[in-house]
Amino acid sequence: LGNVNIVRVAERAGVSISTVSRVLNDTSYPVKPATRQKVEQAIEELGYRPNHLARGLLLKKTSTIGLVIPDIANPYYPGLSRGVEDVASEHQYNIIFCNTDRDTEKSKHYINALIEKRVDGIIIAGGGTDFSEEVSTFSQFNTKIILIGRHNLAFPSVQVDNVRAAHDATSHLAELGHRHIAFISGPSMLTSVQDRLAGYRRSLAEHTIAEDDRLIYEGKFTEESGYAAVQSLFADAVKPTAIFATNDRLALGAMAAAIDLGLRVPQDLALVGFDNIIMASYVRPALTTVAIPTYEIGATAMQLMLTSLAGETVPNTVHISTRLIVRESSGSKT
Amino acid sequence: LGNVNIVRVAERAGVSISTVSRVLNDTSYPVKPATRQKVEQAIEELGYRPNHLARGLLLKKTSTIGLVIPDIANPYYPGLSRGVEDVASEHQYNIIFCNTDRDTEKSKHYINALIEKRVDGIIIAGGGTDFSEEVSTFSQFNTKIILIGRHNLAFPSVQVDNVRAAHDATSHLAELGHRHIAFISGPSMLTSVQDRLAGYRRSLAEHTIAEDDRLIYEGKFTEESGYAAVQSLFADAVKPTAIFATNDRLALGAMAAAIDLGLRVPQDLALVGFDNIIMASYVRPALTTVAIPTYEIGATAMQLMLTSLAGETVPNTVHISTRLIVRESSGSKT
DNA sequence: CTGAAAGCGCTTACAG
DNA sequence: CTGAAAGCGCTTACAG
Repeated sequence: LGNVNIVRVAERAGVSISTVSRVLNDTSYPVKPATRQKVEQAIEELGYRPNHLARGLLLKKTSTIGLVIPDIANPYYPGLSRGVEDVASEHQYNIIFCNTDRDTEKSKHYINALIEKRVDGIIIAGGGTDFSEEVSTFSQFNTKIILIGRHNLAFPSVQVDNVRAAHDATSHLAELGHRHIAFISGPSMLTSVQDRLAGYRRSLAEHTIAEDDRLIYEGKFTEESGYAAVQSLFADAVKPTAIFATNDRLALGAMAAAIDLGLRVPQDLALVGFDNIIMASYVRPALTTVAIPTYEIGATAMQLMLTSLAGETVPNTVHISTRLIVRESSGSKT
Repeated sequence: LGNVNIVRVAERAGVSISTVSRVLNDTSYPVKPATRQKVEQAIEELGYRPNHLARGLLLKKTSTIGLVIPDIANPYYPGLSRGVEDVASEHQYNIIFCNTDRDTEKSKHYINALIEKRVDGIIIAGGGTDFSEEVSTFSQFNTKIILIGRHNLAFPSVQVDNVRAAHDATSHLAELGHRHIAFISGPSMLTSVQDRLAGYRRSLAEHTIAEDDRLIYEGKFTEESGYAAVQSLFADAVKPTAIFATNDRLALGAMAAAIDLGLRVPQDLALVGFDNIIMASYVRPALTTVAIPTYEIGATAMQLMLTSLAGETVPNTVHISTRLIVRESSGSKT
């Protein structure tokens, strides 16, 4: 009733709603300058803002993208989310973010909500959930999908070369002379963990170091698990002289445990982490780690999304390379 | 054309769209069980999903909330965002998140997009931007606003009692015998910084410690600034024996600088931070700090939003209390 | 250069 | 218990 809509603007400007729409969308469609000015003035005076819902209903485009992640509070995701959001924002897209905790129920619930809100696309990060049932829904609604990390779905993805990254990290320790290199990780159901374990093994093989299951510890991706891992490893007969941790939180927890056990890092225990969270450079000794460019991953995923939305061909997989950042905790002479 | 909409479902089930709508919205409106079942079957077979845009256009409700923050990559915001999103999700709301970098241009751009998308409400966190021009827009579009932190706007807000938190942190140091307590902070244009400075001063006064401007250092909320602060303070004639840092990143940067200068923490320099980011408990010495319950702040803000959306009275200000977490860096005997 | 009309996909009084 | 109709606020052929 009292709502300001395109009809009100048209009335005030003394033109039709078609003309208002043309001024609004600022296309190349010809509008007489005087008319345009009348319309602009009416818009200004009424404080009119076009209703994007009505527009979206007609055009079948919401300029909104869903971002499905395990947990924004996990240090890996703020940077990634920021990368997605920055690129989206540059192109007039907004991001709805969803925290699944890798829970299948929650994930399906979010996907459903995003479909009903008719997002133009969904970026899915972090494995652990099976979306194969939703694939037909995505195609039915023409929802573009971009994946981050390894999934068992046939959509374009942005991936880190985890095998190579873990290989390089392990080799760094082997080349410093270590023969008892432990591997501590989050849940082995995650493909990233599987890949890092493969890289670790390949490196051991290359350095003719025998594998030892007692040096492999699986927990969660938390400081607590890293702490527990060191306690467990050093309670065993075969003690490691070095640890490759599959994320920095594990490595930092491990470092805390080592110090509490009276072990010197890196002299008694060398440590390499993974992720290069900001704290890695501020702990003492500073943590040697694998840098994952999370912002770049997010930004790249959103770039692929834009490509897909433009109807262009999207590369199947884009690999983002990691970098080993050597600091004090690995005991390198550098 | 080929799109599955409510008309297709009605055709297939042999009923009117009114009936389909009633089944869909599952109200208390009576529908004969047999009819309901036919409709549900048609929905299932067609893979129908209601179009939330059309619904929103009619009901003037999008079940979407905007969250405007400075930067999700800043450690303060992931927890807060998660709190907002969890409560939102429980009530079938989704969150669009926007990173402003405290930039006025960007902020206005986001607010505009959110208004055009007709979000039901906007939660604005982090000061530094003036939204007074937008106030009339918010009321025109009936957009509910909830603020986090101190702003100069007349909307309900969730706030941390920064004065008291800083007072308690400073007093902790004073009571350990320190008389040269430095205050290092982010930009003093921020109300949170102003409040923490006020709390620091009040505590000094209570302990009859004279203020000394040379012990006050203003920088950014970064590790780099904390590092630089210690270098600067110790290059001066009046050296502090303790530092109260207005966030943990500053404190951790300060700790790194202290170690690099050969100072022992806490024996030569006691440190108290603010925020209790997860790393505070894993550095050695572990950092004494003020815990801000960021998740609770976000969750509370979203609760207030729900109250506001329900048309109920919203309290003007909800204070969230902080807690001093005493660890090793302050040198407490505890 | 401008306008009348159809239609995007829903919900909800109103009538039966 | 069910249906026909109006309307939410836009865009875009189509006609002039």
